[in-house]
Amino acid sequence: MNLASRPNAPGRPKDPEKRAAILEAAKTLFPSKGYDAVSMDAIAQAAGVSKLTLYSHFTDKETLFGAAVAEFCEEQLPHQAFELHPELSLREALMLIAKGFIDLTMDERAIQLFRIMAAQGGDNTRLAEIFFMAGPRRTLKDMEMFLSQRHDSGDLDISNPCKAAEHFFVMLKGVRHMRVMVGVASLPDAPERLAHAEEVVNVFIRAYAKREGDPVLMLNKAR
Amino acid sequence: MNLASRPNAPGRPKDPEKRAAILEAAKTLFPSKGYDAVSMDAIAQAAGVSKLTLYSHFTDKETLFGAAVAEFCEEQLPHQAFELHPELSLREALMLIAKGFIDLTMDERAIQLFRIMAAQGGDNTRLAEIFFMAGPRRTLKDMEMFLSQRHDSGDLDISNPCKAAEHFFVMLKGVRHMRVMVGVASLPDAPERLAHAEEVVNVFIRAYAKREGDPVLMLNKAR
DNA sequence: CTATTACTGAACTTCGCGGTATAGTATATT
DNA sequence: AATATACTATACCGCGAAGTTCAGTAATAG
Repeated sequence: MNLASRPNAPGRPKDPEKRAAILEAAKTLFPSKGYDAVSMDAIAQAAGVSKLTLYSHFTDKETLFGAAVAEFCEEQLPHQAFELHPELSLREALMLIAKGFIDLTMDERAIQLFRIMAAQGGDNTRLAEIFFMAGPRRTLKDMEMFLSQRHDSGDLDISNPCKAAEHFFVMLKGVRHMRVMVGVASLPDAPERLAHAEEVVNVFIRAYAKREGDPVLMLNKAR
Repeated sequence: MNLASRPNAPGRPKDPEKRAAILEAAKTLFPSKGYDAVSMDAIAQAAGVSKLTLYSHFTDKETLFGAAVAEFCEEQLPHQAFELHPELSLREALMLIAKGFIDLTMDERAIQLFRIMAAQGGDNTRLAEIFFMAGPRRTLKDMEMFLSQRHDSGDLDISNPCKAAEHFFVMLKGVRHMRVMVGVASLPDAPERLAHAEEVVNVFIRAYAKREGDPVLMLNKAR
């Protein structure tokens, strides 16, 4: 079907730039307006391409949507990749991660993508896998590693780092995330994000800080 | 507009059974297939009613959807209505609430409703309000009350019961809820629910239980 | 040069849905 | 009985979107 992979074909070859432009348009439009709300005509126009060209590169709307979502997920992740920050105090490191995570999730396009994935629901499992693996899964794993490290170094007392990581992120998203997704709240501004990050980090430390002797005091003074 | 409320009207009165049948059909169809996927014709047919009758009871699709969602939420809630259980220990009471909440949220229809609300996204704010007020909002408020009570009784040390309630419920939903919603996981079975409830209750108690004899550890007021 | 394929642009087909109109029948109040 | 309204059944309108067709032009292989 797709002949772009055939190097020595007769006739004019498909223009890769057209394909890229289409994907770019789809990657912009779908996450910003949803699946149904974006017509193929709109994508073609946004890409500066005729509708027929669009259909020559992608057999139908679903195919294009899948390709766009996959690319979108891939390019979101590298921003995260948070390191372990062993030089920072526990609280400082947690705050850094917390703020990064909030900025990652409380983002218009991320939320829209989420909406779309949720809307697709049970069907389209393949797409959901791509999304989950490229998105939440990786962040969770990184956090788990961080927590294990801090447990070994004696800052934390965590028997199940996987669960702890989940609790942390889930609290960071909080009820606000759901409210935004449903449409009864707007994205939090910078001060709100900071306040929420501090709140969650406090709770997390209270729940997981090592507690023998008098360690909690040490947590507040760095190193 | 709606004349059903007028007792002494001339002419034939609206049949309440028709209205009920329509709502019942809508309550079944919308949560199972989504908003766009359900046509007015389909609802009329499922309700055993002509399309015009449908439009005589509900001015348009949005109105009908709103009424269906509102009823759906109403009939979900009464199951909850968790009391304060002052006779139970803190852990027992929390476990009771936790299990109830998990059963409430990890439900096929509830998840579907959530998907629909998320799919509608920014538009249809009025509907989202209805949903949020009838659903999450109420549970949150009840929990807040419970926590305040336990704070006053000395079991807990909570400076901000609203935030604490959010943390509790959000952890109970956990990552699993998102995975189910997106379609990469199935609903948890009974043992999984129990284990998760215990895990969260433990974390919550570690974070918020009153710590006697060590004022430094009462970080709630610190700041 | 020639065959083959990629593109454009616009018109076109098809289809389903939200909502309305029409015409006739049933059931209530006064 | 007269009147007003609720129902059914069916046809219809308008609209927007997924795809397709067509005539013509551009680019690449042999």
